[in-house]
Amino acid sequence: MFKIGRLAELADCQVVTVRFYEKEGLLEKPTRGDNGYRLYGPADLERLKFIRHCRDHGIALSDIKELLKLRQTPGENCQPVDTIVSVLIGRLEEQLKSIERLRENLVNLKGQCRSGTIADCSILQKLSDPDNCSCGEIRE
Amino acid sequence: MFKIGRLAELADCQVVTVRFYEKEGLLEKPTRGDNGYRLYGPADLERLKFIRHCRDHGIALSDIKELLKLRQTPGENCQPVDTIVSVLIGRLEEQLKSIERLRENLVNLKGQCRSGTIADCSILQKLSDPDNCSCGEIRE
DNA sequence: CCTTGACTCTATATTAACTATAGACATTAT
DNA sequence: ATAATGTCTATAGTTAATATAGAGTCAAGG
Repeated sequence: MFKIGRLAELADCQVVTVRFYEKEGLLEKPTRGDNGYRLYGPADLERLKFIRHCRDHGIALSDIKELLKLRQTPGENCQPVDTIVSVLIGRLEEQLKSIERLRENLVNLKGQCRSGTIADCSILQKLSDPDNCSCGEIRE
Repeated sequence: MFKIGRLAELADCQVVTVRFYEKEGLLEKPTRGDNGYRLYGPADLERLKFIRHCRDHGIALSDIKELLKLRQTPGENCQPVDTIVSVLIGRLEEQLKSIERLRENLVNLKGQCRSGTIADCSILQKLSDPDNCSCGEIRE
């Protein structure tokens, strides 16, 4: 049994984050000592590590909640897990596309700047005049 | 002179967003009609369009504020504009790297799933056991 | 025994960029 | 006249935490 500081340390996250996960229902309410301090065991650590590792993969807390629920039915088919991951991959690929487009637009904008005065700055001009901006198809 | 609904329509954004920008100090407080309604002119529209177009490029409101300030000193050198854009491009490239890594990790995870039971699910297993996960160098 | 520092507790506010909601008043259309 | 739409203010919610305030607890050193 260890206290919250030790748990956080072992899972490589912050104390406040542990309390936050508890409030959000991702971690179970732990037993408390006589002093009111939270007391955790190995199972809590494993669960917290799972959550943190999911977060490292960009999995949202709501999805992690789903995964935690699924873990409690070991006999069931794991298709839903696969689905969650697939959806996630799809979302990441969309983000990639959008960020790449943004980057290209900005590089474009920057390439045209002649480093003169604000009045002549082609970056500001293009930003001011969407219709004449080479960014093309961002807004529909 | 037109009302907020028309302004929003012309700038292709929502009415609430216009009021939000005003509260945040990005749009000036407009004159008001006898009924208390906000009244806007062409300059307000141009400013709003500038803001929206910057947002389309992923420029943060705080940076947009900077750009708006710079626009008011047309005689100054436009170097700061260039700097803002450069920093932005750098940030986007970092995001790209991180998202690409996440995507690869997830694709990896998914590729190993044999679609059996939850108990055997290799996705959940890897997520539960950071040390054995093929994701490698995400956490330091 | 007392104090200092480190740890824990709760509750609330902040971040970014909006979106949503509620309740009231004004305008426009039928 | 009435109904639908537009506008007003103020407040809360979104994500995943982080920061802050104020109070109680614990272990070690003087």
